[in-house]
Amino acid sequence: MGRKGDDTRKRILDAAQQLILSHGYSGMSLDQLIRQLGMTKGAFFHHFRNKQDLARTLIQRYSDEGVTLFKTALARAKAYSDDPLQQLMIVIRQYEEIFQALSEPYDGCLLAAYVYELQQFDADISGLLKTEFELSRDELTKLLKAVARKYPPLREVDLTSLADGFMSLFEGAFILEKALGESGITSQQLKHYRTYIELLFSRAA
Amino acid sequence: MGRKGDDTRKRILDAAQQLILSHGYSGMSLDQLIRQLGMTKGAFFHHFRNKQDLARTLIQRYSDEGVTLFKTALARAKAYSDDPLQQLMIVIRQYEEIFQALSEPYDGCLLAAYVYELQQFDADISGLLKTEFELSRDELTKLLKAVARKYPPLREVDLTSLADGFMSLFEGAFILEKALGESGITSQQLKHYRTYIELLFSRAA
DNA sequence: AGAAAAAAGTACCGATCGGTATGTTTTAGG
DNA sequence: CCTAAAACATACCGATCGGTACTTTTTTCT
Repeated sequence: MGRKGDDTRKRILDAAQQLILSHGYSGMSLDQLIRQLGMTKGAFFHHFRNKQDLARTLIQRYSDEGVTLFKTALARAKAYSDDPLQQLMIVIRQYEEIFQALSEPYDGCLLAAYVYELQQFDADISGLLKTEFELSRDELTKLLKAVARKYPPLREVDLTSLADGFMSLFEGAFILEKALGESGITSQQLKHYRTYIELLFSRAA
Repeated sequence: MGRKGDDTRKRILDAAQQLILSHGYSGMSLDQLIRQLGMTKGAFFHHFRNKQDLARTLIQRYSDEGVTLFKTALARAKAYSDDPLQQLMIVIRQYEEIFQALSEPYDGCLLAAYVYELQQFDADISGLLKTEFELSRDELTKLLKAVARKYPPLREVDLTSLADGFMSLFEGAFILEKALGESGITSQQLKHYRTYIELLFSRAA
């Protein structure tokens, strides 16, 4: 049932995400969206109650993908090593490889696109954004605490803000990639992050 | 001459910047802007040709402020020390203090707000954005090269991407502050950056 | 095959968008 | 004080916005 409809729904979501990342949420009009897809308003409003419903669905999807990506990366890392520091390194390296493979600037983070238009959204969307960042922060902090337990850091650092640094890294690098029209910035920043971790938790002589 | 007009112009710019940072460029309507200011379209269009003209003026102003801030910070640092590493540290610390003093999340970076709506702007605005980032990148890289010349880094690092990391830091931290509704994230990330520099360029035993 | 439901099309609406034309008030300078 | 320009107000415009009501087509399931 509804196979055709699911396809259309996905096509709408994909196109909308692209448009939002290049024009912003307010900058993307539904007319423009359906014109680009070669469909009509009837089709769109059959799948989504309104524009905010589309926005909410997109955020949910994007967040889920991000969580899945992290979880599989972490699972793979745990398969390779029992050492938390090694696990962290492997996780970072996997992200590095993903972004190194891209030949064009990354489209950007959908959450970031929303954040700079926060006032356009109702409380449950902004709450979703917040929750999403908090979730990632907690996951990362957990891993970093395990690392710090085994490898006392050379300098006294706050582990939660170190986790924030990992998320912040992506957001910042994406903006630079878009503004400069360069790819590879994200993977370079990831490498720096890896170096920082390495220096911070290295068993000094 | 034109004193009154200059005041109005500044009021428009200030209010517009606030609105753009919270609603996005497309999300800010001119009607809303002038209503909030208690003025009329006649006033607005006397000072700006159109919405893009306003956007362009805002970016120019914001960029100039950023450049000035960096230059004064660097000048002060040079007054305190001749050592490039110390200068860099002092510069970072000044930014730290600025953002530590804020009790609310930072409004955000105007350039970043534009970047996520790039397609809305014509070539000269997106060119302006790019140029601005390149300028900061070059300034920072110059300083970092001076540091690396005197203090060979413990790990082989690309200095340009290290400079990118400084800019990226702000952009990423701003997004986190906005999304989480927390202040202090930017200053925390700046501290991490300082620690990274410290570890990287420390004269190891 | 036929009915029910899902999917998509058509036509339209009020509100708001950025922008213009033109008139009135205020200010600066001789 | 008078005049010219700057500063601001009023009224309006076509286009586009998100959204609705209704109809037609297509798909699914018995």
